[in-house]
Amino acid sequence: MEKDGSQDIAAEIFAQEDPIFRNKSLVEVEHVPSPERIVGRDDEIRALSTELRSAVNGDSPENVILYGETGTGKSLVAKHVAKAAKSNAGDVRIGTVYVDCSTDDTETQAISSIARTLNDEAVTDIRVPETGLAKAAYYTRLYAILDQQYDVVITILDEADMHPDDQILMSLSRAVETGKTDCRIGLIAISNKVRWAEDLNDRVKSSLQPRELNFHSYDANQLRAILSHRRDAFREGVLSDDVIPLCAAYAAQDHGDARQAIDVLRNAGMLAQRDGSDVVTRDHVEDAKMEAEKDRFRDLIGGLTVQKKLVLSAVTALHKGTDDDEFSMAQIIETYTKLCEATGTSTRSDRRVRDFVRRLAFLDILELRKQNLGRAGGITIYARLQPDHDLDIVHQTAMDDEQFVVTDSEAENASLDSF
DNA sequence: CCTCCACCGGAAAAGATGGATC
DNA sequence: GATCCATCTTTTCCGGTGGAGG
Repeated sequence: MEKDGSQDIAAEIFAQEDPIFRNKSLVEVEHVPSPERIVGRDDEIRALSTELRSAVNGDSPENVILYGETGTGKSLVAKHVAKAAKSNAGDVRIGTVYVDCSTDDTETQAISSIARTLNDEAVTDIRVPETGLAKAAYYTRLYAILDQQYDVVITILDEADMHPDDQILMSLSRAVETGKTDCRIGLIAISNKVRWAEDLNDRVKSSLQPRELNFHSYDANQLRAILSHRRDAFREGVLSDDVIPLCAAYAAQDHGDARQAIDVLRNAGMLAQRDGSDVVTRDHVEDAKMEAEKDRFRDLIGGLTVQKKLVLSAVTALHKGTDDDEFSMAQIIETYTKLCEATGTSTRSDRRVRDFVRRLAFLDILELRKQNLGRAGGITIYARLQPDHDLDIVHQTAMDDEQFVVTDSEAENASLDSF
């Protein structure tokens, strides 16, 4: 390879004007639109602002639970309103924190994250390490920070249902009454499970006394408006007329997920770019939607641990090696054990494998059926691959890992021997 | 109708990991 | 370097389940 030549090629490509995108960041996931571009959520913004109103006077804001499907603007509205509260606060020192509970999915991690976001080390002279402290130590430091820096803090807990227990809600909502801090704390808990708010146990509910706010899904018109606001991401004339309505329609069919609509729009643009086309067409949108679904699934399987992949491989091997279309737990475990031997991987206990199978079912990769065989076998779980997944794709993806490679013949042997 | 088998799945304990602190 | 802490993974233990077979 000639160095000069390849450098020229690279330089040439970098120097080219992007034929499709003018400002791609507008269709990136993280992009937060400016307030006037938030579409169709006026009622929600008004309602949430009302609940938080007392914050700007230095009094306790109400605690609020926001729920609704993914991509209905819950986080967006929460962030927007919190920010607005802060900038309209006058002399009151308002702090705002945003915690993504799917990342910080334990109480300690969340508290640590909150403390580190709010902390200005120059002011408080308090250090907050990421991990390693006892839970109580994080709380102590957090309260010290609150007292020194803030009158009111608005805490947004996104994906709050990801926390196994709701201790964090309890602790934070009761911090003032138990005398831990003088700082007022307003919680905004966001969940996309409607039932979550109902399931909150009574103790939590009575100390939170939350207001509930339901975010309904976007309809096709609103989605179209949302996407239209972002069409500046593309160059003039690049989007043919039916592209935005089509993206909107796809997302509306699902459950009105704005994020999904934007993703499809972006990917359609990127596909057009790859084709060397200078317009985004209907076909690009359709391909983008297909790609998005496949990628999501490939990522899902690719992200599984070695052990889970082996269990999944066992199921796909059974599908390929036999005529049956569902398999008992005993069969799966036996095949799994053989695959482990073939690949030199250590096996896990049966109980553990049962967990893996259930986990795969939870991810909608496997489908389970429970049957009681009476004295002949007691309760037995039967599993099979979700019918709408392509067996070959799953099989190949599952058997390919840096840690091990299962050859087809090994898989076949393992599945055949299990009778 | 009643029993009883063998698997399921909850709970607790044990191990492993990674970081902070003194 | 020893000790503590939180969390994740895995194992061990065991009571519950519910229909086939008596």
